[in-house]
Amino acid sequence: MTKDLNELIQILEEGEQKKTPKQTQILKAAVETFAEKGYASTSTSEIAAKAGVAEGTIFRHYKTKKELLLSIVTPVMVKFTLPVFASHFAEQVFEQLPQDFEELLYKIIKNRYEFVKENHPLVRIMLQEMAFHKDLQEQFRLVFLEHVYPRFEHLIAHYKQEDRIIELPAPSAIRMIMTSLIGFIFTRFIIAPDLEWDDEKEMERTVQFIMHGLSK
Amino acid sequence: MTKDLNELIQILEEGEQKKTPKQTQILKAAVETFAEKGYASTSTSEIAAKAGVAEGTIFRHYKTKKELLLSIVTPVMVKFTLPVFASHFAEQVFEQLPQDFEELLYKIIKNRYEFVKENHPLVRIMLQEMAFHKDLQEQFRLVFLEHVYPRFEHLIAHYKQEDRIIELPAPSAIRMIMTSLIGFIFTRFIIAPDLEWDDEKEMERTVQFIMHGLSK
DNA sequence: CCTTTAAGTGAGTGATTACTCACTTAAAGT
DNA sequence: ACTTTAAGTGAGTAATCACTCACTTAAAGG
Repeated sequence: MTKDLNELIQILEEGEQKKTPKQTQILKAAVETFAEKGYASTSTSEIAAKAGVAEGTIFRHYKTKKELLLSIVTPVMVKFTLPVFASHFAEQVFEQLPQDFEELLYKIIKNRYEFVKENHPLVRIMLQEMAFHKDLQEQFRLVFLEHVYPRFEHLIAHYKQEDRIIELPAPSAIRMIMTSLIGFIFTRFIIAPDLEWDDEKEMERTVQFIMHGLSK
Repeated sequence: MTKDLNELIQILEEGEQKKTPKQTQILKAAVETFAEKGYASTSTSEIAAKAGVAEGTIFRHYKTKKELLLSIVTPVMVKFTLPVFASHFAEQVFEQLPQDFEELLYKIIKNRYEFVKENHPLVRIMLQEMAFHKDLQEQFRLVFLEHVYPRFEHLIAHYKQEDRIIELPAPSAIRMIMTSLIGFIFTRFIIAPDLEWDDEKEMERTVQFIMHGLSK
């Protein structure tokens, strides 16, 4: 049941398929409402009303309410998890192994920051609903273990060999890096979005923190 | 509307008040179900059935379903947020300012680790429901800003003055420390509880990571 | 021993839920 | 021009929801 890149790309393409105007309105209304009140507390009648559409129309396009949720979350999960594999950035950054670990970290954090900035209701829904839907957790696990973790591991091994990184088990190092990156993005957009942020500086500081934390 | 220590202690005492056996069963069933399926997808009839109690009994003790949730979450939030202020640990650790920053970090992470280990369904409910209930967010904000953040800030200032910490705005330093601590606990108990963890070692590594990340 | 009070019950309530279906409208295919 | 197919509708449905209330049981107080 592992998903290869082609399948993931297909998921993304399906999401881009042409929709009727009403379908687009439904999706927009669903995203807004799911993000604000959560999937379980959102009724299909409420979505229909907000979208300016009859309730039956929702079920013309999505067999169930859950299918509507999946059609929203699945593509986001793929786009969020594969930072940018399947794009030119991927090969550039992960295959070619830039000498500068710092530069790499900065590219990653910047890239994920931009993504969340432009999609934060979607990311919010993903995080909220992962807590309740085991199928979403499993979906995430598969994509992560298949496409993200191994590349990270490869990366760590490389820099470790070059003595640029402290002696540390790879899973621990990866956890600390990801924790710091996601911790910034999460604090920035979910916990305290109303604070005054100097985003550039804060990303630099976060990268510095990881660098000092891991290097000899 | 800020809450002082006495009020918080009162909240904790209310939670310890004597309950009838059936009330205890209700709470246990509610915690189990809320943790697993979330507040919104849990019906009062389900809680009653699992508790072996008539549905009316729930409403004898709690005016509304929401009140039942709050009676669970509020004490957890206080216990989780004030690491251990109001206990001897608090003054010992935060007032007396141990020379060893590393030792302090270790005490904090260990302490919070133990707490979550023994209460992780409760912590899970708290995190899940904070996303949907603004009143819970506000409750958290107040306790955190009043009782946790200032002490942390004081601490950072102290170690900065002693030149044991890199030049960095306090909010950023605090964010990085908390992100790393919570990141470990979150990964350990929520994201990947089934992995094989060497908890002691992993806590040491996390403290080391923060130390290196922040010191000169 | 009598009265008061609290704990517990379960049938009942109106509102809301996700989803269906017979139907209309209109675009697309041939 | 005729047929097929897809998009959209909204009244309808059985199930479930949080919550109420008249009632029973039993412990506690004087």
